[in-house]
Amino acid sequence: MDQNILDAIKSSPLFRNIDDKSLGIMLDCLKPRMKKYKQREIIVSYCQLFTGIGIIVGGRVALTKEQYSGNRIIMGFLSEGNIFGEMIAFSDIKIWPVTVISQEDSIVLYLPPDRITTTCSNVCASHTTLILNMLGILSNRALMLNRKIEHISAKGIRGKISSYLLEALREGNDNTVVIPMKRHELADYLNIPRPSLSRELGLMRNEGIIHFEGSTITVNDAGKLEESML
Amino acid sequence: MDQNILDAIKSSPLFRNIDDKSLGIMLDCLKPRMKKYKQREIIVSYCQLFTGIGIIVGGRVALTKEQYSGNRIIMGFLSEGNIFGEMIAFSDIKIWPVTVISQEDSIVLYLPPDRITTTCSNVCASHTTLILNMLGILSNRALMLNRKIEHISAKGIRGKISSYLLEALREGNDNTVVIPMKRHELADYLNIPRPSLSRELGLMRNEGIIHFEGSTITVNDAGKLEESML
DNA sequence: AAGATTCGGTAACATATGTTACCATTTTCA
DNA sequence: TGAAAATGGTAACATATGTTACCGAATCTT
Repeated sequence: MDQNILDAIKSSPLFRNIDDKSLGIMLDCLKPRMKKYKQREIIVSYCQLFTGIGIIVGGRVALTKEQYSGNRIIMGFLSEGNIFGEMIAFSDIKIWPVTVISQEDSIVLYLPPDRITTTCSNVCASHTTLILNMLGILSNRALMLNRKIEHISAKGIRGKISSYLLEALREGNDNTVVIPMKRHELADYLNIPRPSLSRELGLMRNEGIIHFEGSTITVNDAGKLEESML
Repeated sequence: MDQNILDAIKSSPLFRNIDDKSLGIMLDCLKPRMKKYKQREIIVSYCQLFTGIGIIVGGRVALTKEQYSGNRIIMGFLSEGNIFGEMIAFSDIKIWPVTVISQEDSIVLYLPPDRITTTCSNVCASHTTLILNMLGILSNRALMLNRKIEHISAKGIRGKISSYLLEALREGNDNTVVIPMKRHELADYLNIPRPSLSRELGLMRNEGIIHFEGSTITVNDAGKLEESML
């Protein structure tokens, strides 16, 4: 296996606290299947049968729900080291709840579903660590969904934008937010039409609350953002 | 410990596949703290420090986000055997992402956070089963959030109602849905104002798509519901 | 049983937001 | 390099939806 790919695997929170030797045994035991995807290629489709936990070992993918032509919901993005499909692996519904689509040329490593659920008897002692790591990942994923619900549930366009920006500010250490998506993607993420997003951003800029250039938004008055959530 | 409470604990998916004897040892090891709540009492508050995983052993509670006076988001309801706080237990953010409020007189059993994360060494062999059960619960919780996102992201009031009803229909086996909440709660769940919900339900009834009496909704034309999602 | 509160439907009205269209830049790629 | 596509801002317009208020019926409370 390629060294780059091995590095990506090691960087994944799924294999945290697992030493190189154990990892080797483990990968032998899990028999992952590797697949490459071109930009914009669909990796897995909403409502299709579960194919296994995917580990992104290269590139970047988007989690979406293509409800119908024109209404796309963006759940989030994943990059190197992140995984998807962990929810389905341990639930009884074996159907993909999202469409995963590659944003750039990407490489995905699939772990067969059955090998993960069953504690593979004796061979790999680190399986317990793997499971504990999985607990952490699942928890964080659930919290991520929770936050998304907060954003899209905020009242009014400005409320949604504010909710999003305030969280992004909390993560950074200055009053600048670099949006990791295009405008129409942010709009889809917040579940509002793109022109409405642009309009409101423009208004907020005119009111001196924010300043933006490209995907960099500077927040001048975080207090006003808080207010628009009330 | 009360027999009723013990029964409730046994019914919880958290202790599935754990025999009575192991359960006894386990409860001894986990040292749960029991607390009773009156109707409408707040059990845990949004943004407060995590206090441990809660198991509902009596009554019924609601998961909400009181964003501010007037805009309440309802995430869902939990009854006997269900648990809450499992997301926070294994993530690094130790803050409650929701407000839990008792809908009727309820009893909650708290498992101290530290005892769960650390595999309590030797004593309880069933700890692994507990962890695996937790994986299942977390996955299902994440899928639940996923579905909620689908509902509130659907376009228009009718879209949201349709999304909700269609899922409820899938769970039942006839064309009748008994909504397990009051109107204003359903409105909060779908993130729309109550009068808007009533108005749209009325329109849908006039168009012959549904029929309702109290909290029982009969779907006459599921096809129309599908259509209103397009 | 009477009073208070909750519940849920309805209507009127104002407006926030969806929709569509157009345009100027930038990026892509053949 | 030049045509095509993507990107993102703006404006005009129609309407779906939020808001408020009111009312009758059901339910709770004392």
